[in-house]
Amino acid sequence: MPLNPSRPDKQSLSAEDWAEAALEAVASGGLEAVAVEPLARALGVTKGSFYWHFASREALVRAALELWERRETVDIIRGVEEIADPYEKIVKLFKRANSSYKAGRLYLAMAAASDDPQVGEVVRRVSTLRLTYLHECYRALGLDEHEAQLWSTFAYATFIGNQQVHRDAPDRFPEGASFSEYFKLMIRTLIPRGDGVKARDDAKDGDGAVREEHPSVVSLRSPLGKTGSDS
Amino acid sequence: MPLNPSRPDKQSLSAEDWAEAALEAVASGGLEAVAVEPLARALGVTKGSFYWHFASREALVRAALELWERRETVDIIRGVEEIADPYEKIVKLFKRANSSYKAGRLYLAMAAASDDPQVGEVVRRVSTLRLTYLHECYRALGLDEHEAQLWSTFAYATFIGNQQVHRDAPDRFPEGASFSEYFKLMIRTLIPRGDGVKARDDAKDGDGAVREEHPSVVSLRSPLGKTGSDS
DNA sequence: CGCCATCAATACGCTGCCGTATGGATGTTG
DNA sequence: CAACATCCATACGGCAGCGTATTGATGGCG
Repeated sequence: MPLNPSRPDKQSLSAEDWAEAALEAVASGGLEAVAVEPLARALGVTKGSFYWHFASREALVRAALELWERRETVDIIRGVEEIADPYEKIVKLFKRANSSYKAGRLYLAMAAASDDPQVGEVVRRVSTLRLTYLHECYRALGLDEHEAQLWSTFAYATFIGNQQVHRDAPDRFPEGASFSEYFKLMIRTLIPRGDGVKARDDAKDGDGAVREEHPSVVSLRSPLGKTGSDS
Repeated sequence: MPLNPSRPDKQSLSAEDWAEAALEAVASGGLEAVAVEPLARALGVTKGSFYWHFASREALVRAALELWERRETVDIIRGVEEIADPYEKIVKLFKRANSSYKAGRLYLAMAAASDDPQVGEVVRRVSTLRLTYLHECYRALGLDEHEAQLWSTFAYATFIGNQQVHRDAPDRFPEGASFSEYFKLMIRTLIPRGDGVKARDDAKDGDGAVREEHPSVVSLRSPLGKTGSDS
């Protein structure tokens, strides 16, 4: 009786299944939660399975990090690559950052484990990539190198801080209509449109505030076979 | 020769010494680093000592949390209690938030361990307290309840995000002269002062003691000496 | 001095996780 | 069917940390 928790039949696990489970574990219990035997129990198998796919726990962590970095790297531009207007692009980035609570938790958990050199390296790369991308968006807004540096850092700090506040003081984090206002305030404040940028009014807000905890978060379909077993 | 690492002679440990060491461990290695035997080694003793002061590891964690919460609670108003001008007060708060890197790391580590219900509870209280205090500062600026809510959350998210960025992408975080500019930009942006934002010109009359006299943070001034020894 | 409290060392058993060894079950292929 | 590959179960040894029990050293105090 394999006792398969929420895994609609699949008599064989792949290495990526393990990596996926590891990411799940990180998100909900930190890096320390990536333990072979507990994970095996959660997947309804024993470690005999694990050590067939991986040489060690460290190898699993490495695989999970790789998976995570790939997804983060792709997700940075996901859904904004076709937006020409830099202003709208940044807005979209913000919108997404505030909608994926789960991805936020995962990032925070990874960042918290930066003491591990293996993890720290990837976290630095991911953070740097995000900052670089934002930087370019602000450059496209018309800011010079230096100003773009300041503003992009500012903006990034704010939305990473939002995830933190959302987690650490959920009662105090604006919800519903209040969040819409909060969101607009941030947009209005964090995207300069003075000097070289045409004025813009917040009248046309296409699809309204997206927020509201999409259950389905990111979970892209990875290029290597194995279409998601996720919902 | 007890082999006492960096503890200028003191042949006897107190419970608070252990709690202090625990906080140190959390800051540099996360909550998991609060382990009895490693801590004992670091303190140059054996666990025989520990279990005289504490009943269990959990008790140590509890003590450390208590110590931390007390300090955080005091530190919120430390150095700003005599500043009358709310604008300068917020500036000072920001300044301090960006200067104490070590305290920032400790907070992030604690927040990362919020899965532990014991920790999560304290983290929520600390975060809420900070937000509440900031909220009042913004109210004192002349903002109404709702606006103060938005701005204080915004500001808090930003400076907690700064700590995160500073840790996760140290190369990208402004330093030196660049930081001064960055800091000024944040101040200018996050503290509405008439320019660009309403509510600041509405100094209708003195006092401003409107209703809403809810239990304020300022009322706490706990009587525990022992000033922190952070750098 | 003798008594007791304080603080710490040592030794022990227990648990949880890591990694290995080995064999079993199923499927595929010649 | 035989041979092999794939995936997993079981059993084992090892280690690190938790908690307990017991003894030892030191210092104040009658």
